[in-house]
Amino acid sequence: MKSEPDTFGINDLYNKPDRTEHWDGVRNYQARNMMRDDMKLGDQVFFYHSNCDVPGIVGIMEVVKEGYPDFSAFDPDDKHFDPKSDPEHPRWIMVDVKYLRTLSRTITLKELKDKEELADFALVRRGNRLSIMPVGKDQWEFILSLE
DNA sequence: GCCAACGTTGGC
DNA sequence: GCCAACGTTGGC
Repeated sequence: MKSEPDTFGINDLYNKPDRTEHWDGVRNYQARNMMRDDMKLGDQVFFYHSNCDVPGIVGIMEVVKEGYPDFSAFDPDDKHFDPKSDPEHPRWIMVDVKYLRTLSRTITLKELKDKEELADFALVRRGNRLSIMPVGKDQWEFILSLE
């Protein structure tokens, strides 16, 4: 899962009560579908810092609540308000994630791009702007072996 | 249903 | 700040 550290970085998650936060504001159907269908309780997730000096994977979190309506879409004052979504027919979904740990160093996008083993990893494929993307088991283990 | 215009993302 | 790569919107 990507987030801009200027907006919400891994330290912000760490400082939340219970080190837990709902991942609201995702307004992309592919990403929504992953939160709705694929992300299960206990699944581990990489925290990726985007749009910053050193983009890369900085930590690990865990899904502690499976997909449920993103209520930020219901609030006209919210930046992510969507008039087409309402509590009866919620259009957008979020999950809750909990901080597990910060990596001993940032595994940078640059080095991820250089690895033959990650040629199929969605993050390093050209033009991919999805804010949430799947990580295969082998990819997960390989990435962690770089730490 | 097509497609041009426009907005957003995010690396650089 | 630039710009490539998309996703969305809306006219037709």
